[in-house]
Amino acid sequence: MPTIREVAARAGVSPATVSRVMKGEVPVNAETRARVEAAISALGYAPNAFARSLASNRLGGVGLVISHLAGPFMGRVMMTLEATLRQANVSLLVASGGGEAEREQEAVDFLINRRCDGLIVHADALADETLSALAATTPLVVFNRRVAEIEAHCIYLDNECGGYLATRHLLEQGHRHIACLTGPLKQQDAAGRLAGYHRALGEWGIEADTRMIIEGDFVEGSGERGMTTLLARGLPVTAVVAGNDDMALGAMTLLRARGIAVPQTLSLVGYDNEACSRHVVPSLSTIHAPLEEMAQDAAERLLMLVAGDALPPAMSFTPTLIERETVAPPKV
Amino acid sequence: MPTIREVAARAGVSPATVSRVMKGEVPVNAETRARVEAAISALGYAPNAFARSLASNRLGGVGLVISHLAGPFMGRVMMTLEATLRQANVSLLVASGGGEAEREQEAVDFLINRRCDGLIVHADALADETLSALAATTPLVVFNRRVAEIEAHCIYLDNECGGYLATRHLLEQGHRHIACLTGPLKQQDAAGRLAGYHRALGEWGIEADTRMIIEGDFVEGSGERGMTTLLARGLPVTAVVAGNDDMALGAMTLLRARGIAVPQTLSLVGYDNEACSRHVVPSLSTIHAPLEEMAQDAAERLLMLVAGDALPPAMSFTPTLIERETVAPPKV
DNA sequence: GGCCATCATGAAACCGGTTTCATGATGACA
DNA sequence: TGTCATCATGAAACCGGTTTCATGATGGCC
Repeated sequence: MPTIREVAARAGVSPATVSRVMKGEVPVNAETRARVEAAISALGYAPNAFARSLASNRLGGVGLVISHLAGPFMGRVMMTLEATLRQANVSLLVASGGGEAEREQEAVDFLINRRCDGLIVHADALADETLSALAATTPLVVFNRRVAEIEAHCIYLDNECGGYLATRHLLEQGHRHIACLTGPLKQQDAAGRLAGYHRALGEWGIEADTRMIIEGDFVEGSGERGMTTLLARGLPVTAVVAGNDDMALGAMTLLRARGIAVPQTLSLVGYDNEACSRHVVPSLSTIHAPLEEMAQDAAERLLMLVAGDALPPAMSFTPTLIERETVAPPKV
Repeated sequence: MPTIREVAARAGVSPATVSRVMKGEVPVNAETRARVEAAISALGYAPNAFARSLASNRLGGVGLVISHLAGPFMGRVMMTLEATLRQANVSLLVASGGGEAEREQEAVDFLINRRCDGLIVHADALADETLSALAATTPLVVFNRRVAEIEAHCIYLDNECGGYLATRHLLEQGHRHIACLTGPLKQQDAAGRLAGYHRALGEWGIEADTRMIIEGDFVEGSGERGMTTLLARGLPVTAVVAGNDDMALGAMTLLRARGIAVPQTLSLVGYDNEACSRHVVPSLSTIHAPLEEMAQDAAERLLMLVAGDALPPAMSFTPTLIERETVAPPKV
């Protein structure tokens, strides 16, 4: 593995000049540059990443903190992040936190200790203040979450809009008794979706019935349990908005077991447009998020921050409704 | 950010001693150690990762090369890898190759240039020789693939066994005309599954009919197309072994469209036990791989290699059959 | 008491880049 | 022709650890 000094010796220049040629920003005499470049390719020189990092105090890589690596859409997000970052010759370090605040903080510390140039954080459990404090010390982008004080650092979906779209779709089909199986309401995404549900009902002049709103945890089982609770209450529900596709799937499992026909007796809308939702029978109507665009924006914003550039204004991403087979007009 | 020299000054020792206390392997006088430790915690000292890497020529991190980050089970694999590695205080760098040999090679080079201490490679497109050559220069573990020359470096599923289990299950139910929708046969996993199919048929004294074997590419659409082709051939097929769950799902979609009842008219077995397979209707019988155990073994083997230890003998992981609703005895 | 092995420790070299500062060359301008 | 700005380049300091080698202290043994 040749060093910069060997290259310099071969080209008959000093290491400093080789360094200047490598980064290409400072002007170097054309003929000197050619000699150096020849030496570089002759020796197959590649700069030592450690030495470079030590001297410049930059890693050339960013960290990704993620709550649930095995979550339904992390693959799509990571794929785009990785591709965008690698194009900029920036590497991606991954640490996971499993949705517990303490372990997420550990993950952050782990990456900070590695001297990452910046951080992309996709964490449920960390507090808003922790994140905005972090943003003050490190280039930071927050994924799938909005923290007001650092809005331009946040890449998030307009969940209120998504909840609204789902509910409005059911209203337009004629439903008037619409229940809502939410995610954990201390999480912003779940709360936003519920707010959209309320707004849609409000626009139709319908007062929300709290007995029709059941909090779950975004996991399948809670969809099943929530639906059980809902049925037990004996309300005249004709449609359900689920917190996400997993919960919708859980609900569908229960409904099938109880012999309740979807969508004939009960309509259902999910959220997230997971791969699976297209395959279940009947296929699940749901809300789609432009994850790839969001991930690309996240990577680009982080690169700007790392470069010291100012961020463009904050922007939320808009979800869209995917109509499939779980929604039909209510029976009269 | 305090340096080792500041700690040394405060503790009244030399930087060398602080360094020795930090790694804890060389004996240090108990009282000196206590003083140094006090200084470390008083200053909140954390060693600079760059300097450490430069001096010791080790990154303290390993690279993961992955063909398809968004693939159906990468989440589960990465989760376990990350957790196991982080326990050893080793960070994880990720690069993806998208299933093209050239880009996978680029990903490998990218990580090698970052001076990773080792590499976990989960790549379809790279050649066996490339991998065994790489193993000679870098601590290397190959995931989900067997390369004979570096067998102990490989973590793989016994796909032949999986194919056998799927086929035998159908045979035991009384099926005698079993088709096979395979993945791309140049890939080892697809070829292994097909070999298991052949072995099971052989044990039952049935000669395989090449018209019943259709090659696809592990993606849903190829399941649909394969099934179309199969039906068009008008063979007396009563059951199908699919290359993976995605292909099985594609086949189910087509069968539903054609009004062919699963499992009454046609039985179906998938492979991979994706989250989705439990939710489709009827739920998909499939083959389960112990991915978490495999990932943990991969991480542990890599850590051994990095530490310079010898590897334990190679071991393949055994898949299991998950019986659900897509298999029934053939109609008489 | 003298000699040698053992042990803890410090001084300094080293890893391989980047960056600052000094220098010599070149050319413009009066 | 003399002076000063400009430019390309080199020397050397620097980043912050690790590691080698030397040294001084301690103690066991004859």
